[in-house]
Amino acid sequence: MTRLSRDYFARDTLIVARDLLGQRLVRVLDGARLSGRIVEVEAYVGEEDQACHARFGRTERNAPMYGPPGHAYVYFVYGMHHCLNVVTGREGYPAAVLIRALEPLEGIEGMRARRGGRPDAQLMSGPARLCQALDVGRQFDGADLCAPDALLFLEEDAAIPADAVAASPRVGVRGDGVALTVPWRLYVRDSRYVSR
DNA sequence: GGATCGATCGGCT
DNA sequence: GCCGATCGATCCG
Repeated sequence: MTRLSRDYFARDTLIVARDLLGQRLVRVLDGARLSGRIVEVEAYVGEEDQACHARFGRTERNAPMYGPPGHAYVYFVYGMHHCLNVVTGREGYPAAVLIRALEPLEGIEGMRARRGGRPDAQLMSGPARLCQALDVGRQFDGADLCAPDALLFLEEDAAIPADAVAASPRVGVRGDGVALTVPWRLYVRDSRYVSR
């Protein structure tokens, strides 16, 4: 299975976000593969995007978003949850795609154990849920997802046709302005594995 | 099914 | 000190 390359992530963030739908996120844990098909993402683009963590400029926390594409930006929120982003675009410009939901493919037994026996449709139907199911935490913040020995990476899988892709405003974004309404949440329309 | 609310803590405006 | 790119429990209908 072909891995997605650095050049893939170096493209425009919205193009990458749309193309990531249908591709496979793989986590190697204790030598075994856990994976899922990406069915929901959100784009966060630049310091002008009032919903982006980089809206107040570069800090130690959001530094990975300013780094080279193809790296992970994992952050901790609400005192208990982790969320996974893939850094996109050119180095020096802060942008990333938040992975919001996955359809379980490989390693489902382990996911069920880490998710407290919830229904399979809810194993990874949310940004914090998928991090819990795949055991992704701060240890991956800044990690290179394109390295040959990466324990977290992306593989090429089935592309999603245009008529199966839907868009909506981003979830959980506060404040006002265009950041609240711009349709940068992209998802597979008929998937039962999307969030909410 | 939908609405509301508490948990819990690191980073920052 | 304040608040968040969330989740899950609980309450109501």
